[in-house]
Amino acid sequence: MPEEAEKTYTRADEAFDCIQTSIVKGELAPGEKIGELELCTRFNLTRGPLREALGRLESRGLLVRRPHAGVKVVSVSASELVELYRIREVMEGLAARQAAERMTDSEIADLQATLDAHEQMIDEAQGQAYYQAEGDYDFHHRIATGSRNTKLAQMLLGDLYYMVRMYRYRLSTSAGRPHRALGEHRRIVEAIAQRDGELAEFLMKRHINAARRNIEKQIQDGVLTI
Amino acid sequence: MPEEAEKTYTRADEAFDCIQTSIVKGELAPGEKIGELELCTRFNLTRGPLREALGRLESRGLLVRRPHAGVKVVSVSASELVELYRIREVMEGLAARQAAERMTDSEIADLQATLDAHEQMIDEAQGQAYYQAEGDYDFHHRIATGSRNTKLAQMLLGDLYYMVRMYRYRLSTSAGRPHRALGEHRRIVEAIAQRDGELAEFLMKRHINAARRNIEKQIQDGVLTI
DNA sequence: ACGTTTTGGATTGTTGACAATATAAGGCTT
DNA sequence: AAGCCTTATATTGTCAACAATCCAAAACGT
Repeated sequence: MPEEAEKTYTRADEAFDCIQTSIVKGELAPGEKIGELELCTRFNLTRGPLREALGRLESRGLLVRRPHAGVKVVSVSASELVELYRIREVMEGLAARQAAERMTDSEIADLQATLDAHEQMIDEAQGQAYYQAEGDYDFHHRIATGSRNTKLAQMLLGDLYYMVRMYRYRLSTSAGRPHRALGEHRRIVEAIAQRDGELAEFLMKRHINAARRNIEKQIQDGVLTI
Repeated sequence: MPEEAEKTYTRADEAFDCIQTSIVKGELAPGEKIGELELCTRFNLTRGPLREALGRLESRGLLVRRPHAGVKVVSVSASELVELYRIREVMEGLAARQAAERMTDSEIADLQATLDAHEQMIDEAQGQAYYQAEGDYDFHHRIATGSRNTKLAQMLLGDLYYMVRMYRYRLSTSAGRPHRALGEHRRIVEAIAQRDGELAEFLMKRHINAARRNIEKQIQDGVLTI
C-alpha cells in the first residue's frame, strides 16, 4: 500500500472543524454570543472537548472570550477587513515568489489545469459567486502550499483565509471581476512557470491590491456594511 | 478613575503563559516529549485547564500533538528558521510602512528615546546577548503595534516572535552586529518620523534581510546546529 | 419615577473519576 | 537469533458533578 496518513480524529478536532466551518459559512453570525451548552447540544459533544476547541478558535482569532461571560464570534469591521488584504498582499507576494522557485513542474501543470477548470466554472455558473470564490480559494491555496514555506502556508491557510472567507459569502463580486481575476491568475502562473519569482511576486501583489480596491469601493458605495 | 482594563485571569490563561515562556526560555527543549501529568505537577494545575492551554499552544505552532501519543515541543529546523525570517521581512516591512503613516508623534518620540536606552545597554552590557535581544524585541514590538493593524500585530507578536525568540537564546550575535543593528533601527525611525512609509518599509526589509544573512552564515559555519 | 443595591438564576471554570488507545516489554514462532 | 504477535501498563481522551462568577430582574430608597 502506498501511504496511509490516516490521522485519528478526536472529539475536540471534530468540534474545532464544525465550529470553524459554521463561523465561516455564516451559520454563526459575527458578533453573535453563543453559550457552551448550546454548542454542545448542537454538535453532540460534551463540554470538555468543546472548551479545548474554543481555546484553539480563540487563539486563531475567530472567537473572543471573556472569562465567566461567554464566547462570541469575532466581528471584523470594514477597516479591519481592508487591513487583512494588506497583509495578504505582502504574504502572498512572498508565497508566489517562493512558489516560482520551488514548485515542481507537475505541480505547475496541475495549477494550469485548475485554471482551465475555473474558467469553465465561471462560464457555466454565470455569476454564481460561491463557485467563483471556491475556485479563487483553490488557486491561492495551491500557491501557499507550493511555497514550501511551512509557517507561511500555515499562517495563510490557518489564519487569514478563514477570516477572509467569513466575508466572501456576503461580498458581491462586481460584474467583470471574475474574468479579470482569472486573467491575473493566468499571468501569475505564467511567471511561476518561467521561474521568474520577482515577477510572480509583483503580479500577485497587484492582484490582491485590485481585490482590496474592489472591496473598498463596495464599502464606499454602501453595498458592504459590517 | 480613567480606565480599568483589569482582566480576570483563568487557570488556563496562567498555564498558557507559563508553558509558553518555558518553551521560549528553553526550559522545555525543542523536540522534548512532555507528559500532561508532569506539566500538571510542575505548574500546579489540573488537566482540564492544562488541555485547554495545550490546544491554544498547538494552534500557535509551539507544540505538536499526536492523539493518544502525547505532546512534544516543536523543533524548528535551520532552514525553517530562515524561512521565518523571510516572512518577517515582508510582514515587518508592511508594519513599518503603516507605522510611518499612523504612529502618533509622541509614540515616535518614545521610540527614539528607547533607542537611546538601547545604545546605553549595548555599551554597558558589552556582549550581553540577552539584553541586546530584549532591546531588539522591544523595538520591533513597538513598530508592530504602531502599525495600528490589529491582525498584523497579532500575527507578529503572537506567532512569529515567540518562535524566533526560542532561538534567539542560542544565537550568538556576531561581533559588530549590535551596533550596526542599532544604526539600522535609527534610520528606520528617522524614516517613520519623516512619515516616509515607502522608505521605512525598504529599510526594515533590508534590516531583517541582514539579520537573516547573519543567521545563514552562522549555520554554514556550524555555530548553529539545530 | 429613577437610580442604586441586592438577590436569584444561569453560565462558566474547575475538579476528579472512568474509558479508550498507543507504547513497550515479553513470549512465541520461524 | 531475529521478527512478529500478544499482552500489560501508562498515558491520553472523555465524561459528569461541583464550585465560582457574572448578568439580569426585582426590591429598596431617594
